[in-house]
Amino acid sequence: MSTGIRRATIADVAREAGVSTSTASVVFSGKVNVADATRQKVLAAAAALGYTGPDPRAASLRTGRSGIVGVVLGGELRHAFLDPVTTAMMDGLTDALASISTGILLLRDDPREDEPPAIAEAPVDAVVLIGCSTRAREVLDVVRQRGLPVVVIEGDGGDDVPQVTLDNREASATIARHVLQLGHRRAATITLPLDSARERALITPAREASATVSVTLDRLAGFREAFPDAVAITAAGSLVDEGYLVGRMLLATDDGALRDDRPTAIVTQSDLLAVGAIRAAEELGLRVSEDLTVVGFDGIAADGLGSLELTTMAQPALEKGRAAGEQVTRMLEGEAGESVHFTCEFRAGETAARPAVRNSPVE
Amino acid sequence: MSTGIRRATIADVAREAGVSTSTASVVFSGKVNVADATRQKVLAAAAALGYTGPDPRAASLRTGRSGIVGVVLGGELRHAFLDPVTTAMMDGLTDALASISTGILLLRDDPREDEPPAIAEAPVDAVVLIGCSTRAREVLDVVRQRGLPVVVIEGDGGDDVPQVTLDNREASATIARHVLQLGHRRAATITLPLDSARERALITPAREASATVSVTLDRLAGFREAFPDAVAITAAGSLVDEGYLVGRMLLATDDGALRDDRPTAIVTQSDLLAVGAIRAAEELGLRVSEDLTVVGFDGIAADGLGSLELTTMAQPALEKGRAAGEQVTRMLEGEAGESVHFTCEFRAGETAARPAVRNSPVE
DNA sequence: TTGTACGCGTTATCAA
DNA sequence: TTGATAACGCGTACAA
Repeated sequence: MSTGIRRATIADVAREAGVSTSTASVVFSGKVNVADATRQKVLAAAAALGYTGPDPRAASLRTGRSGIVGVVLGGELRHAFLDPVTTAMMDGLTDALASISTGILLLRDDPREDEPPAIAEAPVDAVVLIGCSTRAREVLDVVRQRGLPVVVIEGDGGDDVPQVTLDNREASATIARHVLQLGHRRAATITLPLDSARERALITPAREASATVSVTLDRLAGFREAFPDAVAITAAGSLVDEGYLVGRMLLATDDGALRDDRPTAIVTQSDLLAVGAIRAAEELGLRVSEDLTVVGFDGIAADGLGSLELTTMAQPALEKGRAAGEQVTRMLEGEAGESVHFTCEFRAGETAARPAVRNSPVE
Repeated sequence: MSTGIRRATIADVAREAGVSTSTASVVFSGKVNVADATRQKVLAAAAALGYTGPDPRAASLRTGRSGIVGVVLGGELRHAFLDPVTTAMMDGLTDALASISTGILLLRDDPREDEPPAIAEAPVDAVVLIGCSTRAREVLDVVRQRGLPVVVIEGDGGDDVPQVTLDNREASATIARHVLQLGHRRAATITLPLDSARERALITPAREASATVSVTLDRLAGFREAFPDAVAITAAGSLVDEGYLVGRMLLATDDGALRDDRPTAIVTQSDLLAVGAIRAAEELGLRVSEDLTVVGFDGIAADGLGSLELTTMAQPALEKGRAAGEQVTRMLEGEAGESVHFTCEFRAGETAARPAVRNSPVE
């Protein structure tokens, strides 16, 4: 008996100090004034027993708060860290949350199909949904069922959930029209994944109908406003490598020869994809922008190109995260959360230009 | 009375279903066989009452586990998301933790000076300390006091704490010697921050003595093996912009004229810093590597340079994170954690070359 | 297979 | 300023 492994509790400390548990508790929470002598006694007892403070689990059960905000990310957590837009949002989010939260809990929304989302079992005070896909509704249901404040960043939360949105469709239309006005007639687009399967593939009407990622669909719709019939290929992720692979598919045949019917402009749905496409082009001997126009989306990975400035739509990713954090804070303070809408800004770079003569007389 | 706001508990569900609470509990935990009819009754009752499952706080108090692993990051959380090495580590970490943890809790280690570290109040099952600074010891004390398994990535956890380490000093010495052997005699180094103050400044002996970030000091020591008396400037962060600013300080005077005593080689402690230094050089009309050698560290931001390949020491950042996750997993399963050591690999790029003649006859 | 009873460690309420 | 008491919501021996 008394293997001594059991950690000291606040009751032990109180007993050791000769006070009641409530007094000891108050010493640690600091919410009520305690006589200095009493405080010292309790602190001494705590030190003697190696008591570090209230067990967060018990405290949280009692108070109903954990100080943790859950961030639910679509797809694998790992993707989140590889995507500069997401990390920028997290940056803004943690910033806005710093005052009310001890930390943020990263969760994914697609565990094994048959299990409830992880958020169902996470001790969080509020939830931020980022770029979620198929299971977003399910996650939302669980969260609302639990009565947690929730904010959705770029997802279709529906009805009464505060959302942080971006003018994806309009922004895409803007940059696509820019390309059109430069004179391009044969454009192609590389999109973000259509669903959580994340398969690289030509986008057919059937495939498009079963897509679930609204960001992708919105940007595609914007693109189609300028180029209704253009080829669209979905990438398996927002990665440079994917941009490279799809770029090659668009520009060259399998044996590495340039295709005659290659596009004169590639409109991508992310800067990372654009960087990859540019690499593919350069490797094939095409100069950007003289021989090929490539434009991006996000305005974040401008780093990847050396001196070449990417023509893109810049989105306020950090601000999106910050706005979400601010709304969560408000809601935790009992106020109502509000939706916030952001717009992208066209950023002229050096990767878009008029098409070469070869294409001018087409159709 | 009965404002109806109170959420249903498992006791309510049990009553509604006409079974005992333990039966209802078992239905949700699934640990014991329950008659199918009973299960249906309970599930129906739960649905009727809008009961989503056990309250994680209460469950966690009871079982002593939360399914959460805390990741303590040095400095602001925001820096973490901006640093590719950290994100790569997180990537590996989440990967290794996926099977045993519902999510990872991001915490910072430097809140207001007078408060206990956030980790003291976080409901976590285990802790991973990443690149911590001043308060690492304090955090470690709290964590050990709480009896939580802990793994330290590149910090001086001391004695019996499993650590994931990197050969920072040796790797730095390797690349510095490479620069020396190319013939450079006038080298300078741009280091990571020395402490959590993160001030950009010339490194004096006094300043070095008060430094707290061991990674920085180790890499500096390695550099000094080759260049004992070289100028060293500490950057305010591992950022391209910082590399640019410090690079300018080293290469030009305030009015933008090239300094006569400028170094012929700049050895930086991170690839991001190197990218910035290269930008500064190019802006001043210096060609890398013809006029100036710049080398990095990390092997991760090779993206930022377009076609130019950075000469650098590549570190297995993802593997470091994965190793930490694996050790945590082991410890949670009752086994002892082990330290794991990784080494960097020299990666020859195009940014290091023999110095131009101008410098060859120096001293 | 189901039910009873207890404790996990804390904090809020209220009274002294 | 301090103390007694009652939840908080759950899991799990143990008994039936």
